[in-house]
Amino acid sequence: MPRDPDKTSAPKNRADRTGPNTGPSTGRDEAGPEATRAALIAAGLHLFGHKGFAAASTREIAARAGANVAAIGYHFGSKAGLRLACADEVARRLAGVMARVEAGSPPRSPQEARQRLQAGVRAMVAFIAAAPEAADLAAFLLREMTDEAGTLDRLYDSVVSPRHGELCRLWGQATGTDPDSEDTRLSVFAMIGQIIYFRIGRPIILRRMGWRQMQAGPLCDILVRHLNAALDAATAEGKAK
Amino acid sequence: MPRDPDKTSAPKNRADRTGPNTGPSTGRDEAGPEATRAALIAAGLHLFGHKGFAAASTREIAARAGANVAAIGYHFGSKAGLRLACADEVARRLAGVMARVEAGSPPRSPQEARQRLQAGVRAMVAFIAAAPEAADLAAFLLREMTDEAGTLDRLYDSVVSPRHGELCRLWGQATGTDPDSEDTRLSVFAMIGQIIYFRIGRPIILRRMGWRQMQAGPLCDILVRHLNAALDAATAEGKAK
DNA sequence: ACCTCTCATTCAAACGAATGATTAAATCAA
DNA sequence: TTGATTTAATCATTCGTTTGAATGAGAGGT
Repeated sequence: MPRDPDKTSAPKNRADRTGPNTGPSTGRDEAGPEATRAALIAAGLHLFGHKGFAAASTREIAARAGANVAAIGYHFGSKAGLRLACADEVARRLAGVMARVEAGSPPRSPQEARQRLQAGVRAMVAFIAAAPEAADLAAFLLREMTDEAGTLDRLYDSVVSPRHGELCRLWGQATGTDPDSEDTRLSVFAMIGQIIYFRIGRPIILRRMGWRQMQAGPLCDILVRHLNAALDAATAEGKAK
Repeated sequence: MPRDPDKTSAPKNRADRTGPNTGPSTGRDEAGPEATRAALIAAGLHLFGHKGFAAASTREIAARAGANVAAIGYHFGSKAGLRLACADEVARRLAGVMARVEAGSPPRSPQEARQRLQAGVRAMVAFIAAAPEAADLAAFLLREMTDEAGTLDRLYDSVVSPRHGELCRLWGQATGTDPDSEDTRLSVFAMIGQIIYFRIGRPIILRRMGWRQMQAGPLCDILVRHLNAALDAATAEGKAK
């Protein structure tokens, strides 16, 4: 039973398990081992993302999850095992974010591909810069990106590679250039970098802009404008060749 | 004396001080207290930047610097004190990187301002993405950016604020828009983000591009093209208002 | 209904190792 | 000698992990 008094009721700790167990055999939710697992992953995502893997202690994670320290070893083997589980959770939840962009039949015209890309930028901005529920996911993902010894391999295969590949396809169709060319792949990375930086540099940007929190509106306007400008430039460059 | 056998001879530890001391009273270099300070800062920059502040232990830092653990406390008070000294070193060395962009009289035409910005992009790409000597500086700076409890305040005042302000001035002059407008400040952040991402996402990008190391040439081409396209778009947007 | 057994889960407590920091002695040029 | 600097050794603390005992719910026998 948790007795830590100082805690913002942010992600709401594990459900009170004093009441009667409604049925652990039914499946996975409510209070029970699965709830502990989920709470530990949520706490791990938050603390790993917020302070980094090394700086987040197992005791702090367990306290935030309302669980015992030994639960980490029991459910995930070790702290590193929890990290892997967090990475898988990120990949799982992130698979749906770009659904709007990748969904449906392939675009039939450059204009349609461009609209898909614009929708993708808007979705990513909303997810990465603003969405409060996704803040922990984004923070964790970006932490792991800089840590070669971490879960990078797994995240690369499950998140980076497929998303980047799809964006390159759209970019190539919108500009009439080769989706696999070096230029296209770099351009897409640059576009993504523009967006991601607003999460990484968040404290700096908020200070410099005089904001209390990220404003998705102005961000979308600027980034879509840059996207269109870059697409035009790439189209012209492609024709010049 | 360090006895750690496994160490790539990367930044070459402090100079061998077995020989006669040539003269510590002369000033600051050679072997002596200043050399220890410098070696500790260099080791701190590398390890803080590479593994993060929490994950880098004082013993590892001292070993890499060829110094005793107690030297950190003696010269900097504490591990956090060394971190601050590293931040100041970054600010000091970074002040010269953008010299080419900010040097000389203010540009007298939009075209000249644009050329300054292009030169700035090239300098930043060379520094951030490629320069091996500056790898530790860039890694440290970007680590601290994500750590609100770190040296962010100091780095904001000494690095971010002045550089970003100067870039906004140039952007405003190149596009004929207000340098202090929200649009301009966000656009400059987006441009910087494009560049910085190639350092942050370095492991991912190298893998996806099939590179062994960053290629400054293609990066410059893409980023300058994006810069020009964004400047054109901002100019048009400014006139439309 | 009652008891017992079984198994999965949670718990407080403790483990050894590593951490940041500190000490007092040793070192060395002036 | 003097004062600054470096050193090995040790400090208390915190770390990730492990342990063995509680806890509680279902199964099966009586």
